Amino acid sequence: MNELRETVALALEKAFNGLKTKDEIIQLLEKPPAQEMGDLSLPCFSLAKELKNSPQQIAGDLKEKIKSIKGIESIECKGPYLNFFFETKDYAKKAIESALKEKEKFGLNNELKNKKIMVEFLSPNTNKPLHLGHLRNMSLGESISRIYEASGAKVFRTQIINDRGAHICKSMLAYMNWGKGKTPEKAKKKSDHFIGEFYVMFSEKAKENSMLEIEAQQLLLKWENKDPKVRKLWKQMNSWALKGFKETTKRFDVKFDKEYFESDIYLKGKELIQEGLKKKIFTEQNGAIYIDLEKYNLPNKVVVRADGSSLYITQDIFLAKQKFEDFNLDESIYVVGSEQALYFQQLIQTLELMQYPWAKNMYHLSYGMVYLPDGKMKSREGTVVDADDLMDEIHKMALIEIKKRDKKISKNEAKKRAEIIALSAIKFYLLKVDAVKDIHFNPEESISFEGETGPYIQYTYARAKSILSKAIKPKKIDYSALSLPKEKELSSILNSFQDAVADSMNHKTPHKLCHYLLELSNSFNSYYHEVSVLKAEEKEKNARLALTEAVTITIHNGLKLLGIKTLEKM
RNA sequence: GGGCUCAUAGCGUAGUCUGGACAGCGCAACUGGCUUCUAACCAGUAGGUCGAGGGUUCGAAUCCCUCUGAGCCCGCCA
Repeated sequence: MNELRETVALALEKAFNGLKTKDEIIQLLEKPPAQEMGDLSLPCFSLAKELKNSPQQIAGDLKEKIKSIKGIESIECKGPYLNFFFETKDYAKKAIESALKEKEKFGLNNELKNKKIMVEFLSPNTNKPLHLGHLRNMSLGESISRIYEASGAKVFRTQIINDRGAHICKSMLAYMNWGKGKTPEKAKKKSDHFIGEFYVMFSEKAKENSMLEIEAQQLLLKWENKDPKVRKLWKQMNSWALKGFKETTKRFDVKFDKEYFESDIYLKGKELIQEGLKKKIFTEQNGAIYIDLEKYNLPNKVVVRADGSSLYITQDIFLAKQKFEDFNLDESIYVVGSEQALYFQQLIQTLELMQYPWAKNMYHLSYGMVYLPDGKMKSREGTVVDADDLMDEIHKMALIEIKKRDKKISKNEAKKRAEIIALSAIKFYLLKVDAVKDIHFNPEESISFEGETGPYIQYTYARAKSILSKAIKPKKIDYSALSLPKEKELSSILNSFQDAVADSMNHKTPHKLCHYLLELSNSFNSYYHEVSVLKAEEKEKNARLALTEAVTITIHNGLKLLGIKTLEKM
C-alpha cells in the first residue's frame, strides 16, 4: 500500500516536471470514498491556482503525461480527481501473505515499543455490587489496555479499591442492626449482592430515622481509631464484596496486575502537601490547605481539611506519584466517567504545579454516563442494571438462539457458546459508540444479536471457519485468481487493519476498531453470498481459501483487542 | 452565574481532530433471496434543512463566531 503510494507519487513528480516534490504529492493523495473510484486519488483543486488552470483540466493533463505505473492497473479522470486503480493481484497478495504469515501478530504495530503504560479502571466501592456503568468502564479499560499492548507497550492494569469511608460504614451499620449474623452462604446470595442489600437497606431506614446518619459517622470514627470489633466486621464485609467482584471480573475476562487499597493509602499524601506548603505551592486558609488554580481557569481545590484530615485528592496525589515510581511509567491513564472531568483537570494541574515531570503524562480517559429509561442509576436506591443479572439475562437469550439452530447440542457446549456470545453482545454494544457519548440503556431494545453487534462479527468468523474446515489448506496460491471487485475490496480492508488498530490507539477509543470489524464482516458476508469458495475451480478455490483465512485471522485479532472471544461454530 | 461535553432519517449511530467526489451504517417499515460453503446472513425500496444563523474557503457535517436545546460538573463528598 505504502510502496504503491510512493510509486504513484514518484510518477506524478515526473509528470509535474519537478513543480511538486514526491513528499508534497504524498500529502495530497487520498483514499477515495468508494471502491469504484479507485484505490488512490489526487484531488486537483489546490493545484488550480498555481497552475492557473481548472482542476478538471489539470487532472486530464496529468493523465496524458503518465503512461503506465508498475502495480497500477488503470488511471482514470473523474472530474477534478485523478484516480488510480491498483492491480488486484499484488494488492491481495500483500494483504493475504501478511495475515497468513503474521497470524496473531497481524495488525500489530511498534509505535509504543518499550513504553510502560498504566491503565486504571473499574475501581469499585466495596459497599455495592457492580452495575452496567462498571461494565462500560471495564470494557473500555480492558480494550484500551489490549490496544496499547498491540502497539508494543507494556501495560499494567490497576484499580483502586475504595474500601473505606462513610458509605462503607453505612452498609456495615445496616448489617450490625439487621444482619442477624447472616452470611452470604447462609442467605444463598452472591457475596457482593449480599453487601449491596444492606447498603440499600440503610438508605431506606435512614429516610425515617435521621439518627442513622450520625451513627454511621460515629462508626467511621471507630473505624479510624482501629476499634478491633469494627475492623473485624469491616474486613469480613470487604472480603465478601471483593470475592463477589472477583467472580464478576473473571467472568468478564478482566484481570488486574496491581490493586491499590484506599484503606492503605488514605492517610498518605499529607507529607507531600506539607513539602508543597513550604515551597508555597499550596496556601493555608483557616487551617485548611488549598491550591490556587485561578490562573488556569479552574476552581481552587482544598487538599487537606482544616482538622488535618485527608480528602480523596490527598491520596490521589500520593497514588499518582506512587504509580510512576512503582512502575517507571511513561503514561498513566485513568478510565473514569465524564462527571469527574473537572476533578482530573484539578488533580493534574496540581501535580504539574508540584513540578512532577510526569504530570503531563497523565490522561483522564473520560466516558459518558449510562442512563436507564427513568434516569441515572442510583445504587443506594437500587435502581441499577446489575452487572451479573445483565450477563445472566443475555446469556439466557443467547441460549434460546443456540437451541433454535442446533437441536442436538450438548448442554455444556450450549452453555459455553451462550456465554461467549452474551459477553460479545454486551461488550460490543458498550464499545461501538464513541466513549464521549452518553448511553441511554433500554433493557428491551438495547442488546441484540443482529445488525451491528458482536455476535454478527462472531457469526461471520464462524461461517468463514466452517469453509476452511471443509477444505485442505492450499500449498501454492496464485493471486491472479483473485480478480473480482469484492476480492479487491476485501484485500483493501485487510490492508488497512493495522491503520485501524493504530487509529484506535492514538485516539484512545476502541469504537473505531468496532466499525472497522463491521465493515470487514459486511464485506465478507456479501462476498460469501456472491461466490462459492469450495465449489470454485482449483486455482480460484485455493486463492479464495487463503483470502478467507486472512479474514478469519483479522477478525480474531480485532475482536481480541475488544476483549471478545471468537467461536468456531455458532 | 461559570466551566466542560454533546446535537447527523422515527430510534440508535459513523464521519468532525487532518475541509474534497452523491453524508455512510444498524434497528424499526416495505420487497425479494434458504434442496446451493451456517438466513445471528445478503440484496433492494422508502426515510436527511447534518440543532439555528452568520463567517472563512474554489469547496463546510467537518474550521471560526453568535445563538438555542440537552447532559455533566463547579463540596473542607468520593
